[in-house]
Amino acid sequence: MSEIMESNFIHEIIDKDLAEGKVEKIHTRFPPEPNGYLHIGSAKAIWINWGTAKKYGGQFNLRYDDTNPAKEDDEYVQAIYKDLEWLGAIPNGGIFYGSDYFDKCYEFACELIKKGKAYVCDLNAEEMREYRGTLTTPGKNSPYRDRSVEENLDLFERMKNGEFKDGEKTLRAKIDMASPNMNMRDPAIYRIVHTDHHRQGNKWCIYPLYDYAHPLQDALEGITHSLCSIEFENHRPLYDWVVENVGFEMPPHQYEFARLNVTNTVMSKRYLRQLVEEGIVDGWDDPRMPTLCGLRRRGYTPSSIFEFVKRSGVAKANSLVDIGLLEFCIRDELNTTAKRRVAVLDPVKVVLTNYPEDKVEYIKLPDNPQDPETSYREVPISREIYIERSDFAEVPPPKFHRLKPGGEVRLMGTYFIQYQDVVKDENGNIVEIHCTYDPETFSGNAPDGRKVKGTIHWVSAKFGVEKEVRLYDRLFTLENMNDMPEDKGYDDYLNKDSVSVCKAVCEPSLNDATLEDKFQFVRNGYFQKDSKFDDTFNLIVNLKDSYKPN
RNA sequence: UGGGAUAUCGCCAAGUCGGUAAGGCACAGGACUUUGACUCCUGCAUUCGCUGGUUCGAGUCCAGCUAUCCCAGCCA
Repeated sequence: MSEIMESNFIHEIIDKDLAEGKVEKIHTRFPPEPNGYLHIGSAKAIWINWGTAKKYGGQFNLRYDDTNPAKEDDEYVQAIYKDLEWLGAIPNGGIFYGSDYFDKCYEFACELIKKGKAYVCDLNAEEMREYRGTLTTPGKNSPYRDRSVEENLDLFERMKNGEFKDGEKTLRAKIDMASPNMNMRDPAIYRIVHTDHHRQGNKWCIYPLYDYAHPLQDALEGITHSLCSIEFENHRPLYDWVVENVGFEMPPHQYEFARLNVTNTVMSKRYLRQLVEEGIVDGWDDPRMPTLCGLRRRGYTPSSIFEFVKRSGVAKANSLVDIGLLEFCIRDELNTTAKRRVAVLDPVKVVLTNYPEDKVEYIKLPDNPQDPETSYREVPISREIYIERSDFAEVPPPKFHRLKPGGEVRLMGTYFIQYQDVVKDENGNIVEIHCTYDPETFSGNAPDGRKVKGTIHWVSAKFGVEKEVRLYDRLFTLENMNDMPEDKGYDDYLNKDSVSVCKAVCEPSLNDATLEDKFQFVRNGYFQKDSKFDDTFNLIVNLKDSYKPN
């Protein structure tokens, strides 16, 4: 977990700024709009902003970018903080709300008007679109562009006072209607919205737009490096225009990085919300969701998520990262931290025919085989046990090292067992397998020195406890979800079998599991208790059976 | 047909002043194995979107192409 890059192009920029004395302290921010839950893509933005501040011993702010009252809600504000806290990305610079700057934004807007840099425009939405021109043809000036400062000031105040209806007027920055950058063609910076704000109530009926509010928020908070995703690259000239024309001595600067895309994963909040609202998933925290709370419920740790983000890299090129990398990160971490517990997902009974009926022995199994001395638990074994159905093959494929007719395998942590015969029902299904055990092999070594090729896991039929285990597969079958046609929706790509439930037989010590515990129960599958259902466990990484014939 | 950005192995991604292609994931062999996991070896780009040019030498410089992404919300 250490060969990953600890540096990226943003750090190089900062190193340079520091070296040239442009800045002394690094100050970053994470500015989510509270209109949905944070997801793995947000984790990248968090990692870059929080991680950068941390690396340079600087400050990191959380700022709710809540300038659009129609879309935002307090539910999301709470959820976002919870996720950030869980990740450990503590905003040591403070928690702010874009809406807290509404007064400042208003004052600055008046200043811009006085400087002749902004004007009130009466064009409606359709007209404004027509005047804006197209990508290849320049726009033309609004007929209201040359109103006097006095008139603009008066109109803007009346906008604020609620004298106009939604959409009737806007305040626009006076820049250049012929700019090849559409964002510079006199962008609207204030609009009229008679909707209550989740924090400001009905105090305002005019709201600043992102392109105007965001740079101001950054500047007001003393942000030095405003790190955002690449689609805002085209907005940077406007960002700079705002901080320059409002006039800040130490203006913040914006730098962009590529968004995170992950195979078989939808990142758009709109679609995620749709999944929740249509009941396709349990909620935002469904373990199949790419949301941070979903990943958490599935069993991912904050460190594994950040590790994934780090390994994915920070660059500007579009990328689609294989979800297998995320799975690798959690497996890699849990391999050293997870306790081992045995659970048989698809049980078939094995009777040890020469094992005394009432005998019970306790097998010491280490919590972590890499560190067998530190901690262990004692697991009971008795005459009847369950093993995984897939660990027996009546007609074994080549190189099959598990239980088979004529074969001998070791029960994990204890005896060798020898195949005897099999009992089937009238349909030919295996009901139970009879084996004999070799009492001389309790320690795992045979006195005659013979070896077995396979070791299989088991649970005592008498002492095992039944638990529900949910295996979560990928929700979508399409590798690149960006290829999903906008109008078609996700239905065609939904994995109908993304969740399967099995009644697993588990070793009794699993009754003591807590929500925080992570377990590996066989080969490379990891699971943890579901925070919503006390007797349910969720599989973190799907079992990959590493036996491959041939 | 405008502007901006990006193009290095299946997926990510390093590549300083031009000096002869890091690393990770995945994959394939092999060793080990009281989890067919883990671990450990080994292999995996004569080639850097394409075409020219400069140079003793170019992924790195120049020119011209091509492809992909973003921008025409009073969303963020």
